[in-house]
Amino acid sequence: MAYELNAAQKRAAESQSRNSLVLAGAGTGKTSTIVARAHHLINSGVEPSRIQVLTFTRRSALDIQRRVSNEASSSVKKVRASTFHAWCHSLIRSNPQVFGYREWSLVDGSDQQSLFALVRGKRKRGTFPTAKDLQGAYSFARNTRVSLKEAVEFKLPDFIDDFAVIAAICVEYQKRKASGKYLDYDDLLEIVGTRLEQSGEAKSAIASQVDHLLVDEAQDTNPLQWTILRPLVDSISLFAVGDDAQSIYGFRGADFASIHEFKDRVSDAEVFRLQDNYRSTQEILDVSNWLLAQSTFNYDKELRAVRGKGLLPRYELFRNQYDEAETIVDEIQDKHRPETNPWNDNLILCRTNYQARPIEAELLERKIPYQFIGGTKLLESAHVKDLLAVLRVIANPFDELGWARFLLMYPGVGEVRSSKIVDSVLRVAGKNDEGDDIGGSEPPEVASRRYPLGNLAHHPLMPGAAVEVLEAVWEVRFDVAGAITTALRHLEGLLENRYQHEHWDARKRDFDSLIMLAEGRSSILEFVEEYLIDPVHISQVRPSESDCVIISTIHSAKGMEAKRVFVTGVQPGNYPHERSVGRLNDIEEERRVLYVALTRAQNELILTGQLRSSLSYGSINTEDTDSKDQDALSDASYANLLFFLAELPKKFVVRSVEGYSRASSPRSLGGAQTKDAPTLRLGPEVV
DNA sequence: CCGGACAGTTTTTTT
DNA sequence: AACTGTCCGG
Repeated sequence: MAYELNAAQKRAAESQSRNSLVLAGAGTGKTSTIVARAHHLINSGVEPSRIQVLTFTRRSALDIQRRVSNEASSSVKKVRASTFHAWCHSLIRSNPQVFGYREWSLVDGSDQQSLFALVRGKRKRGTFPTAKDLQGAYSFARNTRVSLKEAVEFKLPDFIDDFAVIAAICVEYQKRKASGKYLDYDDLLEIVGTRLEQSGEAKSAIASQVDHLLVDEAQDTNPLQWTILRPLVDSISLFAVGDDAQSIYGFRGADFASIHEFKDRVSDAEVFRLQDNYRSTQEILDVSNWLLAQSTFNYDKELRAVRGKGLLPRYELFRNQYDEAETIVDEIQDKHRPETNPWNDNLILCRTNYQARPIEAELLERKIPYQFIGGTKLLESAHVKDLLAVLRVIANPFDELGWARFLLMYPGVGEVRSSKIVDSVLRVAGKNDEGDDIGGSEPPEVASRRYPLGNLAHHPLMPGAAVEVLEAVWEVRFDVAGAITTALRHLEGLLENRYQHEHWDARKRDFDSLIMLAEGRSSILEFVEEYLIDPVHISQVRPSESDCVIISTIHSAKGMEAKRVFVTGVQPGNYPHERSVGRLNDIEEERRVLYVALTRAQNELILTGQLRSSLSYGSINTEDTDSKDQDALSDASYANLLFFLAELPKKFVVRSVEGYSRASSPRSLGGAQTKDAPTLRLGPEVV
């Protein structure tokens, strides 16, 4: 945004108070104010390296870093912006003696899930929480700092009778986590928080590096993150920016009301408010304001557009997701002009990752460059995980999950045989490692030197080929790209066989990307960790043009903006998501999700949805309710819970149904039957 | 015990 | 598309 700070922004950015809270609505210049604050501090003599910006998503970290770097003065570039997790990660890695963790591997969510699955055993689905549920409840307990019991009551009320078993599984999970020398994402925060509570040493270690913390999206700070911030407040000055109406991370333990407690937690904080919206036209804000006003909660927000009037938002309904995708891409393609209407004027927002698929397919087919934020990450894809399993066990011989993944690739090795081998491997590794607990004092290389290769080869069940790979990769372990190449050379046949019917060519290209990324790296652990903390998306790795259409989940889109924004899947069952129905707080969070989506748009806002969805669209809007189970829906306010826009006044949007026909490009992904009707019906019969 | 084949289900959101 | 559950032959 190229505008000067307004008076309110300037006051906040130049605050003389030790601690400040800036309450800033959507589009009121939150990020600009943070960047300006950094600028102001530097101009007042603060070392840039002593300013740390903390964000929630990597996207905003990147965004702030980018905007800071655009500043003319090179000193500003030394300001660091990272996520809470990335910051804690670097603290733990760079101060092993303070935090007490030396040898460990970071594991991502899917590894956590696999470990839970292992511990959970073969209980039937439906009779016991899934591995994912267990991980969710466990993580929720840690992030909100409530007991496991409370978390299970809240997240898995149906399984509260099984609490004793669930608790035992979580204990076992922690045990396995310790013996695998794993730290999960929550550990990163918890270790820093716990050390800060326990010892002044941690506090002074951090204070010796940082004087100013600038916290973005403070409404999403969860209790675990507060355990990090709170002890620091007396030695570090805190500048927090947030908006309660944009709190959408409740599932991760954030409480949107907590921003109101900021003054209690940080008693001397000065509060600033930013209300003028510079991003959008008034019509876009009208819909957004209406949405919030419908809530039973009082957000007390009424965004005003400094820019004034513009186009009326559109709301278009289609027969299915393919028509929806096709029409969106049609419009993007039609309006594209390299100089004046670049691809990146377009932002397509989806509620969930998988809802982006048809759009991705359509863009791919027409060879329109795009970037999918929040899509599958390279290191999360199955084939990459398979290949990296070799490197994982080289870097950390205690890595149970890595061993299992590696061994299962071999024909003839299944669950039973793999776990037999893993058991004895871990025993051998443990013997070589006696007395060297996590937090021991030896540097990581020592453990590497003891890698129990000799014993492995003698295991009767170990496939001979597996030993060969390990030995070959072991030789080149300090050249990560070389290690991956070596592993691939040995395993390509196996992988090709396994994935031959599942886009093998695309997967093969991912390996090339991976090797490219690893070029010049000398530490496997560092390489893997860097990309777990700051992952590269598959669509990013390909030599992508800088100008491209952006697809994003709404959660990943916080802080983003674009001239033209499409919000997809705007239909009952999605907003609010059907899984949240029944829990008022969750529904309210869903409202805020939609609010965040709407307020991304600068000039054009297009809402799209499908007529057919799991919840019948008509039953909500038509007066003649036909089925008996609709009794509960007769109440208008309940209908509103099922679809936020059910009662959207007509004046706010231009509506159309079934899209519009286009003379050109009669292509369809969804089958031939979808494109014959050139109907454009504007009217009151829908919505 | 392993793996292939098949059918059915199931997808919130992020670090 | 990926994961689960089940059955069966080697």
